[in-house]
Amino acid sequence: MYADIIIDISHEKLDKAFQYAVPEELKDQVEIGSRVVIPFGSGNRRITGYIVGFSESPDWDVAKIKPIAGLAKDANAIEDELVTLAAWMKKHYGGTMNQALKTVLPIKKKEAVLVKKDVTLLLDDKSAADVFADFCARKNHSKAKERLLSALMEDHTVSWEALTKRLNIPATAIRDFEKAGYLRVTAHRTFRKPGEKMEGNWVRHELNETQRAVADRFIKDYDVGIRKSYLLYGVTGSGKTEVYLEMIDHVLKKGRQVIVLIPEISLTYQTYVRFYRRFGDVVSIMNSRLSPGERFDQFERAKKGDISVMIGPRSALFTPFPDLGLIVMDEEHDDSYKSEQVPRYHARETAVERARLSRASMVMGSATPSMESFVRAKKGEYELLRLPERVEKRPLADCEIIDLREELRSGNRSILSLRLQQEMEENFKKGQQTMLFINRRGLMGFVSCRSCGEVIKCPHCDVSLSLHKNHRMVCHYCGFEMPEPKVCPSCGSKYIGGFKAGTQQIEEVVNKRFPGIRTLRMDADTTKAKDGHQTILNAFANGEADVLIGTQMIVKGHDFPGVTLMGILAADMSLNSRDHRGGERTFQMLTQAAGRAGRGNAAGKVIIQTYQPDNYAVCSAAAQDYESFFARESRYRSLMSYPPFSNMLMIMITGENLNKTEERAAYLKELIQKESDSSTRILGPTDAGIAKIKDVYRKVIYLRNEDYDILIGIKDKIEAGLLRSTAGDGTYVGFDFNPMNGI
DNA sequence: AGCACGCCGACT
DNA sequence: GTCGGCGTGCTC
Repeated sequence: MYADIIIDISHEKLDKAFQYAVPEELKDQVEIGSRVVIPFGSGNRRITGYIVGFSESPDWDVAKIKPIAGLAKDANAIEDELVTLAAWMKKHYGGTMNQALKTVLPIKKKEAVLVKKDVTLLLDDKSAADVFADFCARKNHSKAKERLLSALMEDHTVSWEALTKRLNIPATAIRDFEKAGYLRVTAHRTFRKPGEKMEGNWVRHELNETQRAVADRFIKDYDVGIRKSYLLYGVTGSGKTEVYLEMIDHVLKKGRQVIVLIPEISLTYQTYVRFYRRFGDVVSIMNSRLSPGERFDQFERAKKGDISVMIGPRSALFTPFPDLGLIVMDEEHDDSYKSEQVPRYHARETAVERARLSRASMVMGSATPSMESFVRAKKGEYELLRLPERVEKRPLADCEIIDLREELRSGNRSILSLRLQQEMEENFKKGQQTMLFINRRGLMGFVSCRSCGEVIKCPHCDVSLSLHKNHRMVCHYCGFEMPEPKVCPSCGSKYIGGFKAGTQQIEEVVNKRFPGIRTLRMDADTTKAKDGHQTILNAFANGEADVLIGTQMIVKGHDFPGVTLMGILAADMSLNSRDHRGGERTFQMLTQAAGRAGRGNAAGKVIIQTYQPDNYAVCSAAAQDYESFFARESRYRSLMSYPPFSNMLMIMITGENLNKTEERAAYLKELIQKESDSSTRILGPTDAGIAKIKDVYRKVIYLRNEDYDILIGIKDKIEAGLLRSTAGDGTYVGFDFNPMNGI
């Protein structure tokens, strides 16, 4: 038996698996993820590595393969735990163990200088010149040392990196000079702290009765050693963060550490401020803007115990805290918790696993829990905790649904309904702020009738068809195709087509309709600049504008007490996305948007404009009734056996050669049919939502089965089969379990 | 990263 | 020849 082993010193050249023989006596003791000692290089120096896979036959010159020396005994508990987590991720989400390890363990990139070394000249100018002259005069030319010396004469202190990398001076030359007393090498650790010190103190918010009860419930469990997962379902504005703070405080007092996960787009900074004011220096943040080096430093500080609370997006989940006590996942329904890169892991499931491995608890919170989590809570896998009321018993905003079909019939073709215009007018008069939210998700692709609201759907799949460039409508679930209709098949109106409206157009309309009103626009264009987000949000919070117009980004978690009117311009856009999650997305988005209004003392008003006023996702959101939405959506999902009532595995086959890609897909389907029984439903192969990207063709096969493990089994078999048959036909196969966008 | 190997000029 | 020092390439 042979094992593929990766070495824990990550240097580009070593960043691959090496094959070693497994000695007979170790066979029963090693598994994927084991830390082993191996002889490496010509000197057979002992280094440690991780086993990432096994094979029966060698892929390498047998004569060169060395045996594993033994198990690494100085087991590093945190690292082992993370490697175990990586193995779990590889099993559950596919990809290679190498890819899994890379997402879990921070890699020292070359910029990641944990220890910065400087080289300082100890000689004065004169003696340095003497030594230099001496070297030049010497017959055995020491070019490297000459270079070193002249560099140091110019600048008395030069960084180690500049010398070894730029001037190509071998470390031995520097060491020689150090011994001779010509120079000194100083090492200093530089831990950059991304979050600077914060002004202001924490103001204790006394928890109200329900908040207290929820926090106490957790604390009581924690004290008697119960570790499990909780789903905190609290309406918008119910003060979930205060509850988290209370729970975290308790865990910190027990001497354990906490990871706080937040969605990618939401502002790390605002969350950080709140946490810093309460817990001080032990709080640190992690975000995508940090360089690999800074990220590495963050993790080192966590390991050393300098920090105990790490806030960040899904990657913060892998913070190597030695004694993790709690993972908090805010806005657990958010799509950004699903990774788009291999391994395509979901941070929620992965966090539950990490919590299990670390003997920690997990708290996930949302005003609109995901179907997955709520189903689990109902089954008792997660304990459901509720915050049914807003703090200070503020009422939820009053929601009104406007039927856009009626508007068109009565001759108003503006993107702003008459009712909304009226409310805006009144709101401006009162000097209060308005937000206009355009839901751009799913904007592209589907075709709807502006007269009756009919959306062109697949006759077999209950998902809307996507408009392709060749004017054909295609179903991405079953491959059904039809030409793009010229008139509405339902009412015969010619007002049919893709919906087009951007934030710029809306701003123009508002400026024209309400001259003198100050508008601010927040979208991909206006936030491109550094801190663009924060600048716009601050300006709006300071009352520098009356209207904020924007996409998804304006509704996530921001607190503007001055906003009393929220206009949702096209509520049903996301209903018609190509997959089964359209209703859920719409409900979440509308509820979150509605939750933005009336957070201050004045009551809020929400206008929801839609072509589908009867749709249950729209109605439930307007009524702010999660439970009724959940009931309807559950029925639909279980009827269609969509997740969470079944599991899906998307297999994507990509390749530059269309024929080869199609052949590969057909071959895979055959293989799957052979390997699976009737419990697995197979759809495809069909074009992916985007059939070609950068000249690479994309085909997909969908599998559905209630049993996740059966899908894993199929994935494993395909992976095993792949290894035997690929031999470079230029195609690549990837897996995505319960994909987020079904394309 | 660390180590060996091969190359090169200088000295005995 | 052989020795010290530099640059390169490989590590299962």
